[in-house]
Amino acid sequence: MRSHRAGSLRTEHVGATVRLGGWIHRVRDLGGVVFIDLRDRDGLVQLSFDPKWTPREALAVAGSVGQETVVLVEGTVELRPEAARDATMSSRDVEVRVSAIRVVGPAEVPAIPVSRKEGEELPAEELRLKNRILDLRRPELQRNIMLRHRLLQRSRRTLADLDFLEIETPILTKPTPEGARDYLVPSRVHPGEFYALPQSPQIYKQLLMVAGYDRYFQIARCFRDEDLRADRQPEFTQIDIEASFVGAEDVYRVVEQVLVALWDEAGEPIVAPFPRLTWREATERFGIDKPDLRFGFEIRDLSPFVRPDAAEFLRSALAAGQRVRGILAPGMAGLSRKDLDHLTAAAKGAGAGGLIWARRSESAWEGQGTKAFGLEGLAALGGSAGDMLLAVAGADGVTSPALHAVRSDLVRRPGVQPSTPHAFCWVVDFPLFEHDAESGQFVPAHHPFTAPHPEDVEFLERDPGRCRALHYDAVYNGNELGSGSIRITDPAVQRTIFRLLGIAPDEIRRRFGFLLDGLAAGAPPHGGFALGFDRITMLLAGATSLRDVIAFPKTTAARALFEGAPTPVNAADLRALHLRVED
RNA sequence: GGGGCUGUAGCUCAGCUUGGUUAGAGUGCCGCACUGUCACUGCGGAGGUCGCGGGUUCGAGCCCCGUCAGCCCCGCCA
Repeated sequence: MRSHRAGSLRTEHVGATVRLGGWIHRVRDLGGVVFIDLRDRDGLVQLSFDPKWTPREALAVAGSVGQETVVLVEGTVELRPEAARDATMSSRDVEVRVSAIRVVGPAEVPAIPVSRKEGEELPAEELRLKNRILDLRRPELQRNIMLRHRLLQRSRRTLADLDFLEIETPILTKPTPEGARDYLVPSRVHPGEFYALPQSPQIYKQLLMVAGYDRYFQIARCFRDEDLRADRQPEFTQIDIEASFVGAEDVYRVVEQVLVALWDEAGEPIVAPFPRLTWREATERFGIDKPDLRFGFEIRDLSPFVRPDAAEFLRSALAAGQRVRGILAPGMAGLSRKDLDHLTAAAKGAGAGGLIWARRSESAWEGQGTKAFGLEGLAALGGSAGDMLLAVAGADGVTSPALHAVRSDLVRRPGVQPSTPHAFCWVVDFPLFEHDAESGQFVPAHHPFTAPHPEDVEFLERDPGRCRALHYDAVYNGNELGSGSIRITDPAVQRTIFRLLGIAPDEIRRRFGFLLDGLAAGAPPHGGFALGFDRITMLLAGATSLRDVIAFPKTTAARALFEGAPTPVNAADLRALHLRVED
C-alpha cells in the first residue's frame, strides 16, 4: 500500500511518485489550498493540496479530515517553493503534491492532543496512561520506544558476538520468600499451591552454569510486588548475564563491552575500562555506594580539626567514637542564608542533627564553623577565598547520607558544571551482610548466593559484619545500572551462609534444595551480572520516568490504566483455582 | 505502612488568600470566510455533576472532615 514512510522523504526523492499512509497531524486550510502534516513513525511530511494538481474530490477530503484520521495518499515529491525552515519536520525540504487521498481509518476527536502547540504542556500523566495509544503516537515517545528497540538489538548482538547463548528461563517459578514480595499465580491442577513470577532468573542461570552452558544471557522480564517510584515498575526488564570459569575481572570486561555498545548505539561515545572504587571508599568520599563522579565536593574527615573548646555536641560525638565530616565546597561562599537553610533541611531530612558551616571571604573565615574548627584548623584544611565548609557530626551511618544529600544539592546549583558528561565506575568489595536492626539478624546485603571475599572467609563465622563480598555494582552519574557477583559454588559454604542467615536446615532443603543439589552435581566457578535495562534506556533517552520508555507501564499503585488491570474475577474462575476472596 | 503535591470545559490552566449576581482564558471542537501555509489568519458558536461523599453557612469551586485517583518522597525493593 505504501511506497515510502512519510517522515523518510528527502530531497533525493524529488520527482518521485509516492504512496504514503499515516495519521493527520495538523491541517492548515487556507480556503483554496490546504496543507496537511502527515505523520508516521519516521516523522512528518507536508502534504500540499492545490487545485493546480489536486482533483476537486481530493481537495474536499483534505478540507474535512479531522486530526488523527488515517489516510492513504498518492502524489509527487517536490521541493518546497521557498527555503522552508520548519526544523520540526524531518522532511522539511520537500512536500508531497497530492493527487489522491483516501480515508482508511476515521478517528474520533482525540481525548488528549497528539500534536501540541509550541510550549504546550503535556496532558496529566493519568490521562496519558488512560489514553496510551494516543500518547504513544507522540514523536517523543516514538523516539523512546524505537531507541529501546535498538538498545535491545544491540545488547543481543553484542553478547551473541561474545559467544553468550540466549536461553529463556521460566516465568512460572518457585516462590523464594525472601527479599522482595513475590507475585503469586495459583495452580488450578494443584489446589492450594502457587507459582511465583521470577524476581530475577538468578537461580536458573546458576543452574545453567552447572549444566555446562558456560556463557548465558537473557533479556529477562522480572517481577517484584513492592511499592513503586519514578524509576521502579512492578515488572521490569534486565539484561541478565552469567559465565563460568570467570572471576570478577572477566565479568567487568563483558559488562563494559555491553555498556560501551549501548552508549554507542545512543550516539554517546564512552571509554572502558571504568575506574573502580571500593564500597568503603565510595561511602567515605561520597557518602553513598553509587557516587556521581561527574562532580568533586568530596567528603573529608574533619574530626582532627575540631577544637577542644568546640560546642558540646561536637565534642561528645567525638568522645562517643563518632566523627565530624564535611565538604569543603570551592566557590560556594556566596550561598545565601536561604541556601544554607535549604542545605540544612536536606541534611536533617537525611537524619543529621544539623549542619555546621563556615565561609571564607576574601580575608577571613566566618560562620559558626569558625568556632568549631578554629582559624588554625580551617587553615590546615586548605580552603581558599570563596570556599564554603559544610559539616555534620555523628555516626557514619548518619553523616554519610546527610552529606550525600548536601552534595546532591550542591551539584544541582546553577553554575556547577560536570567535569565530564559520562562518569562510569565500578563499586566493589561490598559487605556480604547487613545487620538488620529490627530483627537483630544478619541479612544478605544483596542475595545469599554471593561468594564471600577470599580474604575474609575467616570472619564468616566470628564477625560476619566484617566480611566483604565478591559483589560489584556498575554506577553511572550517580545511578546504579546493575549489579553482580561471583557466586558460591561450594554447597558447604552455601549451607553456612543460609545457616548464618538463620534459615533452618529443613527450610533450606525445601526452598533451596534444587540449588544445593545442583552445586553438588559438579559446579564450575561462575559469576555474572544484571543490568537494569529500563533504567539504562531512560537515561539514554533523557527521560525522567521509566513510564516514558515502556509502551504500557503501570502507575505508582501498580495499576494498568489503559487496559484496566488488575481486575476482579468471577466466582467460577476463583472456584476453579481453589481460591476465596475475603475482605 | 507514613509524608507531601495535584484534581475546575476534550486538553492546559486562572479563580480559592478575603464564601456572595450568569465560573473565565488559551487551545481543541462545530460553522462561515480565506490560493503557499507551517502554532495559518479573521468572524461566530457550542461546550462545566468545579474528582466523589458528608459537614459548617442565609449562601460553598473557595472553609472543615472523609474518601478516590494520579504524581513525588520515606519505609520497602535478597
